[in-house]
Amino acid sequence: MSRVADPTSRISLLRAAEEVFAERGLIGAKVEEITRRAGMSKGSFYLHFESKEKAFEQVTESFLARIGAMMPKPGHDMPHEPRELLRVWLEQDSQLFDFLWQNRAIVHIILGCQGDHVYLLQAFFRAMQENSCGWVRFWKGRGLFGDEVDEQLAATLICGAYNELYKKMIAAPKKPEVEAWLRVAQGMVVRGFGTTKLIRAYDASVHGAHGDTT
Amino acid sequence: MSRVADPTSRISLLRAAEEVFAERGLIGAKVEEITRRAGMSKGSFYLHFESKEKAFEQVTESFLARIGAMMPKPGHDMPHEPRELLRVWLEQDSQLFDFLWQNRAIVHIILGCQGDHVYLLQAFFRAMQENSCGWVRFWKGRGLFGDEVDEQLAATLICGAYNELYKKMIAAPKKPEVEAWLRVAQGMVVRGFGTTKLIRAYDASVHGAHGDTT
DNA sequence: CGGGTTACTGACCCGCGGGTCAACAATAGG
DNA sequence: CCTATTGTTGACCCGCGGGTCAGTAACCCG
Repeated sequence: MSRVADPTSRISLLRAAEEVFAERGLIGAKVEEITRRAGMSKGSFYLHFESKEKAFEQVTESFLARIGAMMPKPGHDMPHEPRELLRVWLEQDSQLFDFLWQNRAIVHIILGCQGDHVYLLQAFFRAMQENSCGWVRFWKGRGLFGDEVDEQLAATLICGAYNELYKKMIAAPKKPEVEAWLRVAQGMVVRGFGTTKLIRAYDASVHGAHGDTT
Repeated sequence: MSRVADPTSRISLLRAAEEVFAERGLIGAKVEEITRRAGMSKGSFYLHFESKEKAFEQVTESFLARIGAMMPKPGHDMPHEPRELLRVWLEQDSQLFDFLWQNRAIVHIILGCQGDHVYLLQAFFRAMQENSCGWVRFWKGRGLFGDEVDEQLAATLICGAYNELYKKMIAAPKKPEVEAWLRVAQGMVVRGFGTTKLIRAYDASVHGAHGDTT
């Protein structure tokens, strides 16, 4: 028999790598710094990863795979009442922003990707855009967004607005109160693209009595 | 007397540098590639610039200085009629997007800044945000945006939406027809934050007869 | 033409950092 | 304890690319 590998080595390295990549980006991150933070030797890095780039890709791509699942999609079980829909929308936004906050280091990394790794940034934005497109289509299907609304363009504008919000969120030292932000953003989108029916539902949700649900 | 310096050397180098920085970013750009494209020797680069970084800063910072001046600001001579204001707004947006298109290489460079040069990206976005804030304040002052509208937050959302538009524009091989985009964006903002008076003016401008001005 | 001055060149220098691997360390079994 | 096996280490290797500068080139004037 022989020496047993430390089962936590890889995890320590991944954690340290994520931290250093977030602080410095791929180029600025040094393998020596990563291994120093993990409390290991420089050479051991290559027992776990083929190269620095490969480690970078593992950190970022696994996150991108996860965010695909995290992205709320319109389903068959969506409520029919506009006001209830708005509540669900806000709830899902809130959860997504929580997720982005919890993974703010990786999000920060991805937002800085360029060169050979610009595909990661593009994949991230594409996921956002496509999801937003799906939602615009859904709203139109429910007759709650105007027929004349161009899906792609509306999704672009909506994504842009939300992008700016989560960028501001993750740049903050402590998680800000994003609920209010998300409500204002929802208001802009509803008024900007929604039908009278949806706008009325929104207004009622803003001025109406609070929910009695558990 | 002595040998006369080539007066176009510096300009050739700056042009080549801008090109290579846009394609590769700062790190990916090699001095040897820049000088090769300028048709000069590698060493001559340092006759004009202290370092690669300094050349990078010259390219980007002079653009940022210019965009400050290019950014349309609410002035004393603004029209009073909401519909005329909307027209001026669109015109200014169009001019700004033209400017961004003409300088798309540098914009692309700046959007990719990180690390030591992240201040450039931040300065760019800050200029956009502050300008947007100024406009939100102006609209509120004219009674055309709701009193309850939070300037900072509205400016953030508006900037985000417009950011996404110019990013899409500069990523295109040929300049797209952004006029339609800008009109939709304006519509979203007006409906999202404007008063009934402004919304009516917007609707009239969309459905009304076309201008007869020269 | 020769001399003096400045512009330009590209071979070279050298620090940086990703990656390697021989030597050492840790572990289990006999 | 010794041996075999696998894990880990960090000194070292080496390519890359920013920057240097001695040598060469260009130019003007006497």
